[in-house]
Amino acid sequence: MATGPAGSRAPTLSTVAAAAGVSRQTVSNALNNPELLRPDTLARVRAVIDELGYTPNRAARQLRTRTSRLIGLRVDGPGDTADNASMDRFLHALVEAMARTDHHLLLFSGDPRDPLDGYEDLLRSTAVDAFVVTDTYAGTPQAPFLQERGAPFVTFGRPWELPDADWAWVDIDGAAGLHAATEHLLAVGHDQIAWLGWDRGSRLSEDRRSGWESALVGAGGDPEGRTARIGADDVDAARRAAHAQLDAGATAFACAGDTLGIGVLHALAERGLRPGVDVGVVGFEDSLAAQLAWPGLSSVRPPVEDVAAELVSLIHRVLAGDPLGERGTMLTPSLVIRRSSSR
Amino acid sequence: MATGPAGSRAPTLSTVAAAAGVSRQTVSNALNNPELLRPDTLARVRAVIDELGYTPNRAARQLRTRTSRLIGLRVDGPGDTADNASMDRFLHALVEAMARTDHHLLLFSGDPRDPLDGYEDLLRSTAVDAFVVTDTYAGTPQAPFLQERGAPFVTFGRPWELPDADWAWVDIDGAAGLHAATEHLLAVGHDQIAWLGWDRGSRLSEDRRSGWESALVGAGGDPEGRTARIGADDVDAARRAAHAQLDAGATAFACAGDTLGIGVLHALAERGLRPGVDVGVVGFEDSLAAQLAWPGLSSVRPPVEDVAAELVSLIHRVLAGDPLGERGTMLTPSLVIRRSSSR
DNA sequence: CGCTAGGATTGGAACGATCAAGTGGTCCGG
DNA sequence: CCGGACCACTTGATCGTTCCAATCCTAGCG
Repeated sequence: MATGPAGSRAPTLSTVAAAAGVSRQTVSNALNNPELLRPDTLARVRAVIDELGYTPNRAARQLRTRTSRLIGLRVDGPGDTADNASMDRFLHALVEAMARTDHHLLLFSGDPRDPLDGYEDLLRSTAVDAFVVTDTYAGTPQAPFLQERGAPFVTFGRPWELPDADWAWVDIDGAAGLHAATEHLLAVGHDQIAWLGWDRGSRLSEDRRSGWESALVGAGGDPEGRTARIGADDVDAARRAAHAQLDAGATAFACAGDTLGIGVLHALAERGLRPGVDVGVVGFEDSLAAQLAWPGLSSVRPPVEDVAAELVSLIHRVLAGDPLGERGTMLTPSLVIRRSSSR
Repeated sequence: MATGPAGSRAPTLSTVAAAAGVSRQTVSNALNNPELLRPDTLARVRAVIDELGYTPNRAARQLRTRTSRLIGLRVDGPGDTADNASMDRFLHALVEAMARTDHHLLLFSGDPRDPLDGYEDLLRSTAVDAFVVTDTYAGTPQAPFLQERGAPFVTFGRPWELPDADWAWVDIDGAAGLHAATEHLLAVGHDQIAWLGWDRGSRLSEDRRSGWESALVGAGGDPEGRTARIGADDVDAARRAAHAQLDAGATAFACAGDTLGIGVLHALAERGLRPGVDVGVVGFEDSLAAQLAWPGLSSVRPPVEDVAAELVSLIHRVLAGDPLGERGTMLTPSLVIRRSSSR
């Protein structure tokens, strides 16, 4: 592979064709439809390609085939709830998964006040082949918009508001995660397990809560009076809510997010109660904060790597026009147990 | 702005030209060199552009102008030290800054064992105009490689190993950050301020340490015997190191990272010492973990938004071929004071 | 030996934009 | 009344690839 001096232009199909003594089209076929070439020709062309260090020009290919091998993802500023903590892991997994089929991720932004901003321009300029939409939980309008627009996309997040929406989605089963977390707390011997989540309006929180409730009821417990909901993802509000529940006799906490779980840990610290030993706590997200919190916050870990892989696989099916039997895939998170819930 | 039925093709220059009764080139000029058109023609063309919802095809433009308006950034898996905590903020700021000049960020990945993997392909296929390289602190080979290759790039991180490297870079002045942090601890009344950092091999850590040292010496303190270095970014190792320093009489800690600072908080909790009141602690990164740690970890906050803006500005200058006077820009971080260092 | 089927290979056109070199018209000094 | 400068706009070529419709070659058959 020769890199060539900086000034000279990169080799093109014609360059390679001339050097190999074949036509442009044959070189193109060597890359895209090798089975059309006679083995010896193929070998010869490939040798020249390697020698010259030829790589097809993406722009030309994109222009001709009307496909960019780019997937768009809008990144919104901080200010969202929890989720951002796993964004890194998710992005990396997504990029990795896409690389396997020579696709790349294009990040764009938009006016925070307009959730649709940015999509239209990329579509019209044929800059991306499809989108990954990540924040459907609040019933945001991106998915319906893209669907009506005829644009390929997949979402990370189920269509809460539209139960029979027929687009491809992947989501994390928060209910299953909290069911497991709650059963774990029960197994360790806690019986007064409180729920600490966000406002009733948060689908995410209510979904997770349903897992707590089902596990609790399954063990003969009573969810009434053991539910605390706070407005924002705020440690201090969580700490106060925890105090109230502790006063009311709670011996463990299942939380909608790590921030809340850490708020509980703060309350315990103020009372001199030992996390894990005296009171069990489990959060959700497995953020760095959960790992570093003293003495380690058990947490439901969203399998974002699997989500990414599944999303990419769905994208390919959508782009290929394959009919997808099941529209959605629900992935079960795992539980990372730390000292906040072990005795 | 009409979106048009999903099946019909997007309007092109010719479409618009025909509708406006002018030539392709005139429409092109209306977008790229509006000052060449007569005001009335310009208005008419613009009206048609809006009406048809025309957006230039990126592939065609890219092919002709040899410029993609995409900037590449390789995202590496987790496993790096600290830094990742601010990655979200940084990425978002970068995307925002690039959007202002209609540029987008393209994420790619590569074999973790080969720091150069991925760059070459994108260059050869003319997929990106330039790169942002983020992990130069370890003396990684990307920058020299790209420079020799004649590829435009900027780095987030100064050229530690190559003091007179002449590429464009931006970095955060860790020494200044720790100088301020240490002076703050002194001002609050601590005089036995220990340094807790990573191994001597970490440039990042040693740079920050120099800020602690200069502030300490400036106040008549003695850095000898007050320095602890641990091998990894590990809470538990930090906790143990903190115990040792507390035994040796330390009353405050300046740390190379938040993880270390949180380790100190753990040690204090184990001894029943009150953070801020009895012992002061300051971390670095202002990660979510620092915000949530009990009772709030003061931290040096890297101005990644400014870094992103400056990087983008440098990219433009590099791409325009402008001679850049100063190769590098050093940005001063701010100090976020929380209860771990207030009395 | 001519003819044909089929695979291997080729050449021209097209994708949609910009570049470079025009075109015709108007204005103005000489 | 001519020639050149300038303005506003147009035309043809081009970027590098893939699509499409040939064309060439080879082997097999009658």
